[in-house]
Amino acid sequence: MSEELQEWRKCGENIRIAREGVEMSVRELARRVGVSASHISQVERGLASFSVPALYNVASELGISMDSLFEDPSQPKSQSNAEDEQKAADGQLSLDDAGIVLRKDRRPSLDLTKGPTWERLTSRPENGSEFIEVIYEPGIDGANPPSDLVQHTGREYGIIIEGELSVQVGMGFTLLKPGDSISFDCSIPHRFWNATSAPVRAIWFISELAASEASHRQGSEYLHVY
Amino acid sequence: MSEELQEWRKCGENIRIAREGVEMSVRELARRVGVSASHISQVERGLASFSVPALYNVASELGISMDSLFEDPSQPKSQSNAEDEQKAADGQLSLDDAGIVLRKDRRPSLDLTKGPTWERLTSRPENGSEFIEVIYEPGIDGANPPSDLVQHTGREYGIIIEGELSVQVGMGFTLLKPGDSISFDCSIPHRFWNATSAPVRAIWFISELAASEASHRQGSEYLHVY
DNA sequence: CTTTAGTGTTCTCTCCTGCTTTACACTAAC
DNA sequence: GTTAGTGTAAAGCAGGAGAGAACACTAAAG
Repeated sequence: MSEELQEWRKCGENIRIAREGVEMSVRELARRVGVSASHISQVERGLASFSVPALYNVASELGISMDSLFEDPSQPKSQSNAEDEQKAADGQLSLDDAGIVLRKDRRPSLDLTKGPTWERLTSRPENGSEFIEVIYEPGIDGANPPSDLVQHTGREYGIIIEGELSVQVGMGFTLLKPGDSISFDCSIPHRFWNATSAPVRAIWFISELAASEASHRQGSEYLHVY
Repeated sequence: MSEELQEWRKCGENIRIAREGVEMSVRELARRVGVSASHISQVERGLASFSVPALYNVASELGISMDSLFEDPSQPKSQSNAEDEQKAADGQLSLDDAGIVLRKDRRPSLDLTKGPTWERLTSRPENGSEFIEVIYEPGIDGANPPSDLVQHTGREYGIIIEGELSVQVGMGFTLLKPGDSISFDCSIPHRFWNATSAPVRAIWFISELAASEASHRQGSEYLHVY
């Protein structure tokens, strides 16, 4: 019932894009998948649609994920990271210019005004991934955790570079010292704060892609509990 | 043609698992998706299969990815990380015991004998992700890159904590200093080495899940080129 | 005990659509 | 010209997606 205007029809376009991307003819793909060429032609133009097994085979043969078939092809994939990286690989672009290497003093910081300083460690936003350095300035009042518990989708990985960071994950509390690392499912309510008088530096990686089965649901908004 | 014994039939099982996971009845799901309850029942038991739009709606309503529908439900998800993390969230297990926090001196090191020292920063291997600290000892001979170029699947993120690391990605060369970060698609041949007389410490995150469209193909083996 | 509402399942039947086949229009090479 | 390649159009069959009713069961109320 509910659904928007046949969201899934885009998968035809996506198949065509993927197929042309690897320069495979309609007939060749047909042979591999085990259907007729004309049928593929029709599916790609939205005049027909594959059976589930056929679709699965198509994704396999084209070496793409199921999900990618249902993404919106109109908006350029990720952010042309791929193109620049390819150019760099071919030597047409320096590692810096391609956005592969990001110098310390060039970091785009996502100032969240309140709370710790986040600095993205990738030159462009990755999709589904965040690689960041977070600096927790000394707490105003050393004792209480200032921020609300937070939970979101994905999986979070971190390591303390410098300073001591207080952490709460679920009902558990601990203190992380330099070199200590942490990883957990972001759906567990958690928070971090600096209870010391020295700044804390940490490297974080947040992967929405690596969400555990349990927290596989939609919605990437941060939501505060309590 | 070619395909193994109906790989895709598993998606029935997966739907059931997902549906029961959110405690939704067959009829409720049927109502949301816009098909009959009986049909869902049959699909879940492998007696029938959904049309593409129906399948898409099912994934949407259950809040799961398309791909997850085609994974093998028999092999236990990840490696029981989830259970322990849940216990920790409930306060039944300390963050250390649950494997959420990993102390610096407890790291399992994956000694590759030859080459740099890798230390995993997660207490258990994650699936599809590696979060590691790598230490590149001073090069034997300062000049030439000692290791072969390497390429594999996924996407790689790194930041230099200490020392200066020489890098080649594709045709591009550069020198990374502390605080510099790097991210690129692992399908581009690459290598790192320490050309200085001081050790280099770097934090790496390698995500197989975040492979770019271009390198979305199968196969996770490391392979050496040249 | 009976009723009621909920669960999942098993039928039978219809009609839609996935898919094949054959044929067409076009381009590039020989 | 022929030949081989591309993608497309039209006609038709048949399998299966899906509907709808009835069945068997459980748990809570009356």
